[in-house]
Amino acid sequence: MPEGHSVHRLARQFTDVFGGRRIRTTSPQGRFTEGAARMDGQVLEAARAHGKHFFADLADGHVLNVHLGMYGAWSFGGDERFDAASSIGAPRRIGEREVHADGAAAAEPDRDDDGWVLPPPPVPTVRLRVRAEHGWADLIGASTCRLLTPAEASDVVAKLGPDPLNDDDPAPFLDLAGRTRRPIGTVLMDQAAVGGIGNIFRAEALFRAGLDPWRPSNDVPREVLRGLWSDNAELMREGVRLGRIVTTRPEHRPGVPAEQAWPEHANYVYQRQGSPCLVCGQDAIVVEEMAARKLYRCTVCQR
DNA sequence: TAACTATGCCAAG
DNA sequence: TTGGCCTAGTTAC
Repeated sequence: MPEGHSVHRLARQFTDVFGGRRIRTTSPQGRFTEGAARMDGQVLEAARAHGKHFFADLADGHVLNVHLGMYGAWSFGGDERFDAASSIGAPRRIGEREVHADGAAAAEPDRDDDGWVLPPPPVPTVRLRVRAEHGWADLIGASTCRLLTPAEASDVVAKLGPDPLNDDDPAPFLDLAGRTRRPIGTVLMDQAAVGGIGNIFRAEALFRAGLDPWRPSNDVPREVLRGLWSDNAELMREGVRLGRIVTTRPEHRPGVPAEQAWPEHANYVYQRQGSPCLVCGQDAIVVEEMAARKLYRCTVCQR
């Protein structure tokens, strides 16, 4: 379920917590036993993201590649040095819904004989558990979890479109979008066209641009496509900063202070069918199906 | 307790 | 275009 911003946050937290450190790895579920054995005892150099793909580079040259798919999530835990290391506020869970520690002071965690923080017993579905001295991470539900060679990892990236969060050149997206007559709503979700946009950013960016998602992509002027790219980049960067997707402008959040961290009306159209549009006020937000996914739009504002 | 849903993607037809 | 798949939470009965 996570869109690109979550995966970039994940890569940052991973680098903060595990980067340059020796790790121990297991696969309690048993579906990644070989990979976990190969990773075990290595130094994790750094983690990175492209679109919705996560990569972690290991000292022996192998690359851990994870795609969370629809249901994947990472859970984290650790001691005070784990909290201090995380530049994004040490979320406890990154996946379908991000969760932070509640305010209560955490008890001093248990440690093993080597003095490493001891995680709780894993739930049976943990595909991969990563431990370092000060923190740990559990992966569940991922659609992809595998070890690649650097060449294989490059191939994965090469098949993806440019990623706004990596400051990539948008030209490949503009070119592809400019020559296909598939609906612009489909093209924005196509990971080979642009990396990291999912169902929420797709719906919200098209609303903000006043574009009908069903409009043929090659009918959208290049300058408008360029605007879609930069608006998505902005929304996704804000998503990385906040750890959640907020796409409404403050003036469209009636009665909610602009600086409020968790605004009530965070989105314009996503899952707002049947509610009045925050811009035109009409009961015009509909949900339809596009390429087997829910498509939300305002029939008044988007044409 | 079962049914349903979800920010995704792939392969088969 | 459809079915399958990965999992957990929420809602319905």
